[in-house]
Amino acid sequence: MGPAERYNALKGIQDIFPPDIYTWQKIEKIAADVFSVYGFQELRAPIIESTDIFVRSIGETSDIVEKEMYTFSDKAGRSITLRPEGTAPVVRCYVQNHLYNLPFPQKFFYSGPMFRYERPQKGRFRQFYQIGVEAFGVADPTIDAEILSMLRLFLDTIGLKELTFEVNSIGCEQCRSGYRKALHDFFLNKFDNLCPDCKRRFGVNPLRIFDCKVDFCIELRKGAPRVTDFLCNECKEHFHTLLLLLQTLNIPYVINPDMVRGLDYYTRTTFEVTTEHLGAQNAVAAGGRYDRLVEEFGGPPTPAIGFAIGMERIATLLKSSQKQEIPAPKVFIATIGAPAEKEGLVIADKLRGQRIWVELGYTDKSLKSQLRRADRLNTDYVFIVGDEEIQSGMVKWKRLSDGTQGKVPFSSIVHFLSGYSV
RNA sequence: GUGAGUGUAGCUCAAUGGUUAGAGCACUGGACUGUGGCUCCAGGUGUUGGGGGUUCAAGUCCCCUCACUCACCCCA
Repeated sequence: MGPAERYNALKGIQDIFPPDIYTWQKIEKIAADVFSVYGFQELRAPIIESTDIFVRSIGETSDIVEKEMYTFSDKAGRSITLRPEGTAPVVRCYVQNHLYNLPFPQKFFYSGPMFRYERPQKGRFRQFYQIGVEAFGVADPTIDAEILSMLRLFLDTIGLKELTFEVNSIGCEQCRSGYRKALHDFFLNKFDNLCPDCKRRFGVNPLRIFDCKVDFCIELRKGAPRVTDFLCNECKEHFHTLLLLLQTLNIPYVINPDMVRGLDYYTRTTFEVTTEHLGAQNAVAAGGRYDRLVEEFGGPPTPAIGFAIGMERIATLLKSSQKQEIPAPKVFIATIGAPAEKEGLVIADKLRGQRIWVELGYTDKSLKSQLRRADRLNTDYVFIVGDEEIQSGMVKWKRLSDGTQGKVPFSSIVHFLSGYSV
C-alpha cells in the first residue's frame, strides 16, 4: 500500500460503519426490547479493571488468563486489564455497589467491546462485541429455563434459523471433585497415548480433553466417565427439572455431555447456541450458571446465571441471510441557481424542524446529477426549486417511486408531507 | 504461539517469463442546455503490498519482510 494508506487499525480490530452499522443497531435494539420484557435492566460496567478481577474469576490456568489478556501497567504501576469477558466486571459492580439490596431478583444486561489477544480468524477478533445478561439471586432452575427462553425469543425475533441449543450440567464443586478424580484415574494409564495438548490438559483441566479433535484422543476417551454420571442428587434434580421445563416451553435442545466451559467459574447449567454457518467459530451465544462467584468476590452467597451473545457472529449470519435495510431520506431538494439554493436551505430547515430527513442537492451540480443522487439515496420525494418556482411561489414535487409530479405552494410543504412527520 | 493460502484500479477479478498491466461494477460528465432508473458515449486513478535476487526481459520464478484470510489452539 502507498504512503497515504500507512495507518491501519490494529490486527484483529475492525471498524463498523454504514451500511453494516444498521445491522448492529438492529441487533442492539431487539436485544434491549426482548430483555426488558423479562425484567432485565441495562448496566454499564467499565471496560478496564484490575487484572486480578479476571485472574481470580476466570481462573489462573484458563487460556484467557494465561495468554489472551490485554494487560498493562498504569502510571502508578497498577496492573490493568482490558476486559476479556463481561461477567466478572458485572459481578464486581454488583458486590461493590451492594446491588443485592435492590428488589430481588436482580437482572441486568449490558453490551460493549471485549478484548482478547488471539490470532484472528473467521468470527474471532481481538476487539469483539458482546451483549450479555446476568441474573442474580435465584437458584431455582425456572430462571435457567427463562434465560434460555429469552435467548430463543431474541434469536427468533432477529430472524436467525438453523441454530442448535446445547445444554449440559457440570455440577457443583462437590460433584466435580469426585468426577475429576474418576477422570484422572481413567486417563492415567492412557496418558502416554494422548496427544501433547491433551497431556497438558490432563494436568491443568482434564475436562478439556473432551474438546480434543485428534482422532486417537477421541478413540481413547470412549468409555470415559461423564460428568452427568457424577452429579449429586441436588444437581441431578436441578438439571432434570431444567430439561422438563425446556420441554414444557417447546425449546428444542441437545444434551452435550462433552461441553465444558473455558471459564472456571461455571457451576451446574452450561449452554451454548451453535450454527453450521460460521466456520470453526460456531458459537453465537453461550453461558451458564455461576453460583459461587458473587461470594468469591466478597458478596453474600448468591446464585447467578447469565449468557453472552457474539455480536459479530450474529451480524455475519444476518448479513448472509437477510437483505440489509438502509434508511433513506424522505425529501431531496434540488435547486437551480443561487437564490433557489438559499430558498432550498430555508425549506430544509423548516422540514427538519418537523423531524423530516432532508438532503440538499447543492447547485454546483446539474439538475440531472442532483436527481440521480436523490435516486441513489432512495429518496421518496424530490422538490425542485428554480427561478420559475421562486417567481410563482410554487415548488415542484416529484415522487421517485412512480415519477408523478405536481406543484405545491411553499407555505404548504409541511402539510403536503404531513403523513411523513413523526 | 503453530500451519496453510492470498496480496494487481475505490470494489470483484483477468493478464503463457515478452511492447505502453486490462475488464466488469462503482464514480463523474455528456447524448437529454430544468427531470432519476433503461440505453449509448466519454473520462480518471495503479510505484502490481514493500525490499532484494535470477534473467536480455519479472505482475508472473526465488529469498526476505509486511498485511490479510482460513485452520490449529481456544472461544462470543
